[in-house]
Amino acid sequence: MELDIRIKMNEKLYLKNPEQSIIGKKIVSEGLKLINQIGFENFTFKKLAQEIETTEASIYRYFENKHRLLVYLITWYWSFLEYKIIINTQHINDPKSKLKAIVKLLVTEPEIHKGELEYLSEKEASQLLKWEGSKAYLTRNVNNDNKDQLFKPFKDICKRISSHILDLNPNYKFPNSLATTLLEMSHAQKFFMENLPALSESKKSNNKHLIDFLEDLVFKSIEQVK
Amino acid sequence: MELDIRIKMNEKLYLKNPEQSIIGKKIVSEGLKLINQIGFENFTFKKLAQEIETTEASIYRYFENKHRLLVYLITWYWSFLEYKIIINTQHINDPKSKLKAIVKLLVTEPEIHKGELEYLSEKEASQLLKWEGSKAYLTRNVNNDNKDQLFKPFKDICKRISSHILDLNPNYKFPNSLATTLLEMSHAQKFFMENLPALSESKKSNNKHLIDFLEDLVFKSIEQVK
DNA sequence: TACAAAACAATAGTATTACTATTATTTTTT
DNA sequence: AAAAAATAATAGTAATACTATTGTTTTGTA
Repeated sequence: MELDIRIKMNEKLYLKNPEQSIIGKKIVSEGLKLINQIGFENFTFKKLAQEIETTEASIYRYFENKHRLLVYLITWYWSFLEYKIIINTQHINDPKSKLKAIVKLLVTEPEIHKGELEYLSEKEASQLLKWEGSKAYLTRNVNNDNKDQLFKPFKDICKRISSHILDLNPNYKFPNSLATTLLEMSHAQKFFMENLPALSESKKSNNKHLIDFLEDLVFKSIEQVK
Repeated sequence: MELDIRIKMNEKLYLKNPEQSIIGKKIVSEGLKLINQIGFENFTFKKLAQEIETTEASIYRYFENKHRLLVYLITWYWSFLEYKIIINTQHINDPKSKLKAIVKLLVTEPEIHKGELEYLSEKEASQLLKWEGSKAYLTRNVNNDNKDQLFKPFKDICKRISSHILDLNPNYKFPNSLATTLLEMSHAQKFFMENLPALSESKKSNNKHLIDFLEDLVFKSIEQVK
C-alpha cells in the first residue's frame, strides 16, 4: 500500500499555509523531528530556525506559536490515522475483524517508508503522539481550540470506532468512552512499557502483548452476555 | 473521616524541604492553586512569588524548577490517594466490593473540607491531576526521574489495584495494564466530559455515569468466563 | 548574654525565550 | 518594465528561567 494523502488541514491552525512554500514544509517536517529529538518543552522556534537555516521571524509568519505547530502536527497524524484505518478496513465486513484491524493499526509503529515521499514522516508522527499527544489538548485554550474545530480529526476517529462498537453490540452503553480509552491507551501503554516498565506487563516493547490487552479489554466490554 | 496525613515526600523532589518553613508551605499550597488558576504553561515562579509576597530567588532555593514543583504536587496527591484508599477499603473483605470502592474514590471529586486543616487542598490537587497529571511524566527526564523513584507513589497505587484484580481472578493476564488504564481514565474521561463533550457519553459532568463505565470495563475484563 | 556559625531570604544581575514592528527583497501581475 | 503583492530578514522588546552575591535572621554554644 502506498499512501500519499493530501490532508486538508484546519485553516485556524496556521497564519500562512505551510504546504504552499518550501520553507513552510520544512518548518513542519523538521519541526516534527526536532520536537521528537529534544522534547516539546525544550523546543523553540529559534532552534528550529537554525536547523532549517531561516530566521525565527519567518517561522512566526506561519505559526502563531509552538503550541499551534504541535496541534498542527498531532491533528495531521490523527487525520492520517483515520485515512489509514479507512483504507485498510473498508474491505472487511465482519465488525469484530474490523475492530481488531483498527487496534492493530493504532498500536503498530510504522517503519520508515523506503520512498519517504511524504513530507511528514509517519514514524516520527507516531512518536510525537506518544510523547506529546495529550499536550495538544491539556491547555487552558481547549475550549477555544475546540470551538475552532481543531480536535475534529480526533473526534472523527472516535466516532468511527464508536460506530463499529455499536455494530457489534447496539446495546453497549459507553461506545465513545470506550473508543477514547482505546485511542489514548494505545499510545499511553506504549509509553509506560518503554519508560516506566514496572507499570506494564511486558518487559520489552512487545506490541503483541499490548494488542492482546486492548483486544481483550474492548471485546469483553462489548460482547453481549448470552 | 478526618485525614491529616503527613506524607513522606521523596527528598530528590526538592532542594530544601518546603514543609519545614512557612514560606515553603506557602510555595507548595499557593503554587497548587496558582497552577490550577492559570495553567502550568503560564505559571512562573515570579508570579507565585508576587502572590505569596516573597521573591523568585527564594522559591528557587526550594525547588530546582517549576516541573519539580509539579511532580512534588502530583506525587503528593498520588500518595494521598493511596492512603485514602487504604483507610476506606481496609474493612472490606470482598475483593469486588473493594475494587468498586476504589473506582468510586478515584472518580469522586472531593468537596472542600470545612476545617481545611491540611496545608494542601485535596480538591485543588484532584483538579491538578486532571489538567496537568500526565505532564509530570511526559518529559525527556522520565528516565532520570524514574531512577530517583519519583513515580513510586503512582506505581504503588498501581500495584495495589493490580493485586486486587488478581484476587478476583488469578488468571487475568494484564493486571498492571488494566490498573493504569483505570488510573489514567478516571481523570482523562472527566477531562473529556468537561472540555470535549462530543467524546463522552454523559453530557453533563456526571460521576455516576463514569463510575458505571469504569466498573463495566474493569469487571467485564476481570471476570472469569464460567 | 554574647558571638560565631549556620540557615535563610533578598538584590541584582545574565542568558534565553517568545514575540513584533519595520525594512528589505523577491515574485507576480499588468 | 513598473507597480503591486508576497515573502523573508533585521533588529528590536518584554518576559522567563535561572544564578552569584550580599544581607539578614536564627540558632547553638561559651
